[in-house]
Amino acid sequence: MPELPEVEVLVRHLAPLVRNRTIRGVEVRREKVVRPTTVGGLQRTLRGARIVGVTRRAKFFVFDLRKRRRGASFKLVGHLGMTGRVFLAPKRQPLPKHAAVVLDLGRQNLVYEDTRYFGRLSLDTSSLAKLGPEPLRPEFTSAGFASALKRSTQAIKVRLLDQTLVAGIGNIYASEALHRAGVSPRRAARNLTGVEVSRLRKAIRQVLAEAIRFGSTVPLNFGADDGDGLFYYGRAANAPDYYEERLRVYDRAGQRCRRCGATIRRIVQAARSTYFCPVCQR
DNA sequence: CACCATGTTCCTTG
DNA sequence: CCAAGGAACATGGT
Repeated sequence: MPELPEVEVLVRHLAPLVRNRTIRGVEVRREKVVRPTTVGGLQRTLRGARIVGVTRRAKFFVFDLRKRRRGASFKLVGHLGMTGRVFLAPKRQPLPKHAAVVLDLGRQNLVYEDTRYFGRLSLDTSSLAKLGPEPLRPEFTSAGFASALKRSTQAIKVRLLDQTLVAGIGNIYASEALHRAGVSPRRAARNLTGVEVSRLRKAIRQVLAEAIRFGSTVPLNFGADDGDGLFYYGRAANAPDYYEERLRVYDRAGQRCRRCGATIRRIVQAARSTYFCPVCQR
């Protein structure tokens, strides 16, 4: 479920609900998910810790924790992979089939579940160090973006998925941002003009900000009872109207471009689907 | 059965 | 050493 906007909405939702709560117990049901932290290590470290806050970095969510009143603070880092979810649930509520880690917060459990187990929830913070700039912060500059693109012959769409270039863009919003910028996903990164780089940077920021706004507006269900409770495209089946018209190209192969009417195409780049309008994007 | 899926990391190749 | 491509991870939906 996650790219940057989905994680941002999750964190905004969760932060006020768990702030100042104490972790009483830790149950690890799928060891792989906490790696490289060990089950025993996680339990020893988390038990008795207080949640100071919850923040986001790229697609990661970060719990800031503190053991004692004036003790050193430390972090619990999570990533949702493709199918991860985090939610608060009453103690009596049955756990979902793929619940991987359960934190006992007293009245409620904080449940981390992930159908495919691609995600992580661990004390290892090393992945945060490798990340590039946050796209919605001032550190993401046109100059820095341009110089990073200059050296690569790779297709721009593929470059956008590199988390060291700019952090938080995934397969959906990469296609969306390129469409908004009017740039073909197949263009070699180094061939973009200065104007195109600036347009793309702006488009990235708009697409992500809009998705956060959308996710903050729409009524979301973060509980475990139905669906994925977020605002991903996959809800189309019985989704109400406001889920439509949101994505302009992603998963719309064969349908009309909402801007020019041409037929949206799907191609494969780096073994992943890319969607684009061959007329709007050159 | 076949193919597809919101992500990252590791291995191989050049 | 680096860049780029592809497989692996694991489960479910269509």
